[in-house]
Amino acid sequence: MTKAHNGPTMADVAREAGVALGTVSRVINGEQVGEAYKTKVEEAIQKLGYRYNVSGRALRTDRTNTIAVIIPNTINPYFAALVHHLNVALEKRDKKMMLCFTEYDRGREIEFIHMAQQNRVDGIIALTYNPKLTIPEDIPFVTIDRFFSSSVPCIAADNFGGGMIAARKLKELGCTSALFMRIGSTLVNEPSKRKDGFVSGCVEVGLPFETMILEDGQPLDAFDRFLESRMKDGKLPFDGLFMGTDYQAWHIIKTLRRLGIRVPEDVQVIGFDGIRMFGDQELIVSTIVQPVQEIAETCVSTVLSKHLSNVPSLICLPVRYAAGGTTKE
Amino acid sequence: MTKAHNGPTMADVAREAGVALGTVSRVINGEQVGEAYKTKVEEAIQKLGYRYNVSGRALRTDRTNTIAVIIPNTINPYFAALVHHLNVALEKRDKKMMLCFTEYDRGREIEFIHMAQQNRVDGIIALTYNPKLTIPEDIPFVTIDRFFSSSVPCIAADNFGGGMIAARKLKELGCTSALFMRIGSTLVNEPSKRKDGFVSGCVEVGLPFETMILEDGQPLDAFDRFLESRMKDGKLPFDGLFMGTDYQAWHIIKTLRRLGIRVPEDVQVIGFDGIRMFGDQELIVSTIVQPVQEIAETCVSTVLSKHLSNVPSLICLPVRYAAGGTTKE
DNA sequence: TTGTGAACATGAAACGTTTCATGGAATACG
DNA sequence: CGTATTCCATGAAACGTTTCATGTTCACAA
Repeated sequence: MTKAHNGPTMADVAREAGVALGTVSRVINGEQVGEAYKTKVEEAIQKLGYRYNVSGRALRTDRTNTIAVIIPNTINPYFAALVHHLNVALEKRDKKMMLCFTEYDRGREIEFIHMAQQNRVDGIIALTYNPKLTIPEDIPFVTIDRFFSSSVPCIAADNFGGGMIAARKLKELGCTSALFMRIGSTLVNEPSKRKDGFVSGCVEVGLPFETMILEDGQPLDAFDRFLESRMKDGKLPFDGLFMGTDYQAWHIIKTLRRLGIRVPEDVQVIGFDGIRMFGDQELIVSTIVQPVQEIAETCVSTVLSKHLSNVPSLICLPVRYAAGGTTKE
Repeated sequence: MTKAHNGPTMADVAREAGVALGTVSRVINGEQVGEAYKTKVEEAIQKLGYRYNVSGRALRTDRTNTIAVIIPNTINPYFAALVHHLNVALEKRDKKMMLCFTEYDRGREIEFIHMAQQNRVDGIIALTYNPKLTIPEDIPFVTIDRFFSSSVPCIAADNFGGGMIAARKLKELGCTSALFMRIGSTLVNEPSKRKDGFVSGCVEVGLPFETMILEDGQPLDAFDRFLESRMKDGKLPFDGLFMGTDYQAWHIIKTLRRLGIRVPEDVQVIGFDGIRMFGDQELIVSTIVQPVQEIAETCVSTVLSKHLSNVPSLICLPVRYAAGGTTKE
């Protein structure tokens, strides 16, 4: 099946305008062109209904003005916000975004990197879950929340600091015993520092604590069974709960209520991420808010920076606590 | 600045393998090739670390295996779900998705269509808010929820039917008077039929009703002022409320509670869309659930179908009611 | 008048694929 | 053994841009 190419090309425009091909190119790219030529070309473009062809340029220049963004999905509002702000930051710089959803599938993560290479993207921003991921060296690569090597810049929230803030907050609110729970790999994973920060914070303020970490991929209801096993006389042996993410916090609050525990009266809960319903309503839980916009902006400016080698290999951005009704102020 | 093209090409692979260029192409595309040649080529690819270049093909074939998806954003979970399912449906067919966020900006909607044309996408799926949008004729175009002309297929939920279901449900639950409120254009807008269906349903079951429709772009708190104006002695003159979207329902429930009205005890509320937190938790409000996955699947199969002209110009997919705690069963 | 530069248009050669008309070798058939 | 037929590899010509080395024109100074 031969595809009949149709539509006028730059050559047609040039012929119509009575100028050289290169002149048309320079008009289109806004380069220095004599006024008379410029108008002739523009008229010809109008008349013929010429439409620029991106593939031609991409082939010739080997650049696409496109950045690949690799992310699990857009179902989790935190990811949705991230994608949103990445898109804003890229658009501001006249870059296009090629979006790849991995659904947490490691094979797909690798596949998408190949695809990005085949498309000759100008850079990759990735939030992945494969600790052994091979990062291509010949293309600017930036990760979110994952540290691979000092030659691959990683942008993350200050997870450690966030953990500390949560501990201090629980103490301040009068908690006498705390629990931290989280699902997530402890490998290349910056967010795993939430625990370290929380532990430090608890030690600092003298708050007794325990922690429970599950490996990536475990179902949420593993939390439920743990909670049930800790119940005694309809009570839990802690009154402060710090969860690894807002998603997990949201889940656990429903579990607590199902078990007859009141939130925040019996147990105060803090999450992590700063998820808002519809992006503009109140927080769904009290939480450590990630600076999503700054993270996105930093990812973009880093991946586009000319000299990736001069960039820090880990950039941590400040977080803050915000009340969302699951802690009693 | 001349870009130094680097990396091996098909020609290099051909030379290395001692075969013709065309043969390499056929190996890569999985066409009929003699076994001996095939292995020679594959070895050469391995050895050279050859990487396919998508731009070359796009230029030559004038096709990109890419479908543009134009949508306001990914912040509203309904859109997020749509994008998710569109991506699944496209990936199933080995198509790529080029995602464009308009943020409800009409200029951007037009701009993105241009961009899609310049990228020679194989089709466009769009959920837009510009009633005067000019649809390109030379490229398969499918809309979600917007009817432009009989030559542009529109995929939508059965909005009319959904309205009827809502009316019947409120009646069934014992409501004696109902209100429908919605923000959204009444022009090319399929969702505006939610009102028509609701009206029909109320007439059918003998439920007194009133409606209040605001034009696109109005702020949500216009609803609040309306409600306040209808309050008398701390009570509202209706006990059933059907909202145009879950987003609007979510907002209004907070307003009602702020006004001292209990939901669902005093007023039963039903929304439209079927939004779930994190895509997998319970519904945020009682609602008419849109068949997002079917909508996405239908969009994709329609836009890719060879003969768009044989396709119906409006495809309505069935909805269903689902309880989410804001109606008292 | 001639010489010098600046400014800018020209023409052709890439870029990395796909595709198509040729043609050669092998197989099948009479 | 001769002829048809099938199967595949080959080589070259596109596809629509950008870019670069050459030309051309024009203005101005000497």
